[in-house]
Amino acid sequence: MHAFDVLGDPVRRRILELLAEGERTSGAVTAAIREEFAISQPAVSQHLRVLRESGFTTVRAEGARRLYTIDAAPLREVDVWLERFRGFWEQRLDALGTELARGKRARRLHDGTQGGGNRSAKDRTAGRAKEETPGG
Amino acid sequence: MHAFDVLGDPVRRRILELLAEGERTSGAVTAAIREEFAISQPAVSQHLRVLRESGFTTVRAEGARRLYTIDAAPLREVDVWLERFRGFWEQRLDALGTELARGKRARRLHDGTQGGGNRSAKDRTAGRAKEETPGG
DNA sequence: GCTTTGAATAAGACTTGCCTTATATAAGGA
DNA sequence: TCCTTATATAAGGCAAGTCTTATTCAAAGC
Repeated sequence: MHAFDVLGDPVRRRILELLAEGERTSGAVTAAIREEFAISQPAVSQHLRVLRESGFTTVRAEGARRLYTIDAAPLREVDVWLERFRGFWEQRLDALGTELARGKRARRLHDGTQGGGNRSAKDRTAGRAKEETPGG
Repeated sequence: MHAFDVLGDPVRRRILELLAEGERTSGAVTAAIREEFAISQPAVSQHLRVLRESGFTTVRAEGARRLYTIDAAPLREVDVWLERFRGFWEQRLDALGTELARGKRARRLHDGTQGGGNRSAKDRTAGRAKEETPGG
């Protein structure tokens, strides 16, 4: 199962959010999930299995308990895939770094700087921009 | 359809990669995809529809042609969701920025600095670290 | 006007994923 | 030992997604 398929399920996304806060037992995860989604314990267990088998989590036993920990490797893959699109909403993050994209776009509307996507169809009539690749 | 569901399909991911390079006609996308996946024209068209209806692309007509352009908004949502996990593989990106996580992890193994995930089960016996949240 | 090209839609088969109930397995405690 | 708790697995039903072929619709070109 591909990382994106795994993340396609809202229950699994929620589980990962929980695990992002720290290691949790299967029981704790199940309890939290069941409050939000009203599904059975086996259903949660099956989601945990998917996460396990696709590498999003690792498990260790402590008595009868199973302690789930996040393993970020697949999430990182997703992040890597996303990288090629980031230029569409982020101006290149140079030395300084973290200016809000929202602010940047607003500024672009004044000075006309090309920063990536979100150009409306109309804009094309105004220039010879045929290709639209990010991070130019 | 949720953004992650849309990205769950490899054909759609490929289409987005193509569109990331610039606007493409439906025909151009179809040709490229059919070389890689061996599916029919309607199949590609249906994927384009999904991308359209879920906001990943916008279309404009030029004669009989349909020109597809990427709309990064949903990708950005995905990126935002991923943000909470980024601390697991990135040391906080301060002023300087882009040190490879690989290098950082290696260093951590020496000085014991807490930087996020990927701590092995054994490590737990060495300290009172009960919670494991990124970006601490 | 007719035919061809570009692209979308329709209908139906097939597959896959998710959930449920029932059950298994193993640890903990009386 | 027996019962309970913690968790996982099994089997089957149902829903949703993706593919295919057939068809529609609109623009282009002769």
